[in-house]
Amino acid sequence: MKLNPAQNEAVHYVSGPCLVLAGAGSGKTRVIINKIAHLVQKCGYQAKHIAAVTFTNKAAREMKERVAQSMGRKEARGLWISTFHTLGLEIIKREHKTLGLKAGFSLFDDQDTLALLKELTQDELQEDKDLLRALATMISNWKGGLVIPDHARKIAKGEQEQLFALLYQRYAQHMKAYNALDFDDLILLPTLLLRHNTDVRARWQARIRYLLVDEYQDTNTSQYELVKLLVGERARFTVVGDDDQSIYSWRGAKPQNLVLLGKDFPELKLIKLEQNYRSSQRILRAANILIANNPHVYDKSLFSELAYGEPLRVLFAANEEQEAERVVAEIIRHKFMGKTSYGEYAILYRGNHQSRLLERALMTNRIPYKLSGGTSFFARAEIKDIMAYLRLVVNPDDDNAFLRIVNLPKRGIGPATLEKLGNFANQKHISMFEAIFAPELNYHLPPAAMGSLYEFGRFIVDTGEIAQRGEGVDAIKQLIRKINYEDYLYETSTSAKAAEMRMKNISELYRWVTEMLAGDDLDEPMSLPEVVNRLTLRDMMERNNEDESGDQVQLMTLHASKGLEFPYVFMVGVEERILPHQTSIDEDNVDEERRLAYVGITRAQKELWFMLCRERRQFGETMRCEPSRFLMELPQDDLIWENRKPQQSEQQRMETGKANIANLRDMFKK
DNA sequence: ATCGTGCTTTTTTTT
DNA sequence: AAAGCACGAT
Repeated sequence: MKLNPAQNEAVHYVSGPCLVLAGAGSGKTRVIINKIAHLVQKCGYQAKHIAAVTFTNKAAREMKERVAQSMGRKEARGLWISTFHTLGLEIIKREHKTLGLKAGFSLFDDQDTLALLKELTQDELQEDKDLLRALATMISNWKGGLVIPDHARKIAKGEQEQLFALLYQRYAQHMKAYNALDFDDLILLPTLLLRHNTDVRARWQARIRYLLVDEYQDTNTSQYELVKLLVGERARFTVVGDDDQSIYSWRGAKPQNLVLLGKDFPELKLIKLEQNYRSSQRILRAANILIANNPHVYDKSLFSELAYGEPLRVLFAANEEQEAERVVAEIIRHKFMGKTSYGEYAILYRGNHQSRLLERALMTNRIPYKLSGGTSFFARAEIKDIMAYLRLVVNPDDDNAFLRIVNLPKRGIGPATLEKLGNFANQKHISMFEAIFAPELNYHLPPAAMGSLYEFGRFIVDTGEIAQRGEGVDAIKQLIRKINYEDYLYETSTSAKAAEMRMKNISELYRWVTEMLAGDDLDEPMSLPEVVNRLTLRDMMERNNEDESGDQVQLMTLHASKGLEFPYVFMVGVEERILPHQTSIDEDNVDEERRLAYVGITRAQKELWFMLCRERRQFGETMRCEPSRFLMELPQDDLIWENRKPQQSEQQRMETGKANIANLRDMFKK
């Protein structure tokens, strides 16, 4: 397909800083991909001098694949296409010495972070969950705003912020001692390093000579700073963004960065992509009219030349269960009528918890579905166990990992031993693992405890040596075998079936590790430490699962749907308190929710349904639901509201609903 | 190995 | 108020 004039201009403008305002469905990914190819094939850039950053692993993966397809695997080799966080990790890895980090540092995910904060603040916060979360958010905001602990202590206002700043400092010290980093550090550290160290800055500016940033409206302060430092005076970059799709301000994203860009780079070239190639005119009109209620940084008017299309439908259900069944019934009906396939449907919702009822409805009707996102896999105990082992092997200073698995499975290292070991380590300012090998330790512990500890220590060291020899696969295989993890699972699980499930998860993890160690046509082989960190970044969820049949209904949050498109879209729970979420109503931040609705609507290519309930159970109480205000803001002549009168009894509605599904399934089978 | 009882948690979005 | 969970009884 040919590029339109605006796209063409965006691709070919390479002589200076370039901002592409890309409306939903305007082909911005195509522009990025074509531009990368153009830079390599026509402008003499080497692949290794071009970097493209996105925000999600999914997007990075997709971009990598499409670039490789369009310009050939060989030429695409060496391109830096990753998320911001992965790029940051890469920089830190190569500069770890300058940063004062030992190789093989650990990466903490937010669960680890929260657990550590809990430990560190027992006296001050008494394990108050809300406060703890508030603290974690505060620290994250500080880091995202390039505020280091010293600075935080100066600017903190009020008693609580003062306390938080103090705890931030304590947290930073402990992370340092553990040789550990959190997600925010992956941006913060490279930014500070590049800002203060001219040599390093020059080196990276030479390495990355052209930078492309996708979803630029999602950058926070430190990410934007990193961009500026990387592009330097030369300012060879393209950023692509859309302020109407800014839905991450809650985690510090600053859509104002779009404006700042114009101030920081007065010669900035502004290009608008306004033709939408995705949605029917009706869907696009609805989206435009909805988003017109929001303030805008840059004006743009999206248009489509596709068919006018079907009206948007608003369907009611009595409660959330029937809502789920209703969606399923509609999908079955629609698929039968239109000879479509399951893979063309997506169900989008506001919160992850909403997926449960939908999953159940899909499952009972034997409809294949795929649930995207959801952190569940890495939250599983068995995964965290093995990850802790790997982390300790890679970084023996990781006390968190150490404590999790030192006595798992049981090897006779109890709380008393650990307390003494901990005290000793503290006193010597060394990690607990290191303490095991300290000669004076035997004055503090009985020989039996010493023996178990030493044996454990040896085992970890040995495994590390195997891994270092480059036999990472052997290392992990032996590890799982030697700790008798399978036996442990069978002993501790409530049923054999549960143990089997867990072991299956371990196999999945093992598969990922081995694949990442080996590399493939898109990714270079990685070392074990690298693999462990990448896994923590969830940087593999989107690897092609071979058991992925493809023809499945897609389930995901509205947030996760950004950047994707589907022929037929159901948005569920389009109600006050859910789609403008209650907290954003309270905080008077409905604009962002409107953008979220906008993102949802603009995912649809052909048809779109809004689902809502008349009542919904919440915290045990049954609440009446109001249709979302966003529905009222849409052009009503493009909307068909299902008659909400039919006053059948609850029972009747259920029966007919189920009968309908059964009938449709029969029809479909023939 | 399966079932039942009682206790806890749940509703924002993610790297 | 229900669903999920851990744990104990069978």
